Amino acid sequence: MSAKQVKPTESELEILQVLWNKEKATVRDVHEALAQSKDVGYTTTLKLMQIMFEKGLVKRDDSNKTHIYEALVSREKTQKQFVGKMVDTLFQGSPTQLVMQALGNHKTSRRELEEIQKLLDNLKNQ
Amino acid sequence: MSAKQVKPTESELEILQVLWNKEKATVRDVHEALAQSKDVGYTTTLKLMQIMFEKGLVKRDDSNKTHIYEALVSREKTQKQFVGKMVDTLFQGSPTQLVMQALGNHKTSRRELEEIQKLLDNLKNQ
DNA sequence: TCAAATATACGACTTGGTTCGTAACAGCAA
DNA sequence: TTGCTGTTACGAACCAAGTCGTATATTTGA
Repeated sequence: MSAKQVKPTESELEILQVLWNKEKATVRDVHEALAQSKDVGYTTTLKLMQIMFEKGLVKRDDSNKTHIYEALVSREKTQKQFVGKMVDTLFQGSPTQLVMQALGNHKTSRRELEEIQKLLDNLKNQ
Repeated sequence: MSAKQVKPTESELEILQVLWNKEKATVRDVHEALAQSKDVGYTTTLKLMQIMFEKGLVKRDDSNKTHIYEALVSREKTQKQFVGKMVDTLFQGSPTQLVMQALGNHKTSRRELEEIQKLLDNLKNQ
């Protein structure tokens, strides 16, 4: 059994997004990505990433003055963690209800619908 | 345009769950429901519900000494609010990815799978 | 060389969420 | 009446998250 994964906060998720997309990044990289959508100081981002390091959400290479960060938790695991939590607290334990919600409330392209249908067929034939 | 809905906290969601299921409830009702799954004091639940009242998440009938509470935000609206947020911060804006996650990581009954398929067919024929 | 730019470290402050103790009050039963 | 029970109200304490100012160190280029 592996230890239960720490639950990232809202701000930490934003940072993880950047790290997942870039693979590796410095504080400045992350900060500049964040600054495009929100107004936040550089040291705030730095502090958050330091805390994430202490929590074990990211690792870093500090062999150079400018540290290089990398996510330690995967996008998939984190998605699973949050979806599970949400199904419990908001959909009475029924993932199907969540699916219906997600499908019903957004326009989804025909291509995507067919992709989901393929997955459904696979699940049915098991 | 209606005002943007307040985002309930984790504990507030638990209380809303009870209110959604019971339609109307007293603080004691809610507290007893919560106490089954977690250890919490009565006045804690009371305080939370008072705060929720101030925030406009619930309304209450205080014509009697024992107040009767009722949810002011709907389950559907709240689900939508959280699903939307999650799609943004964790699924790069793609509800389809969320659906795939939810379907792939839980066992879903044949009946439910067929229900989802019906919805998909409807969506495709629009 | 030395000043400017850039980095990390760290502490302080603010805010919001959660928890609970205690007071006040109404109703009821002995 | 009097005291027990159940109820709301309220404030204090605590903690986590987020924000940023400032100190310190390193690198770089004029």
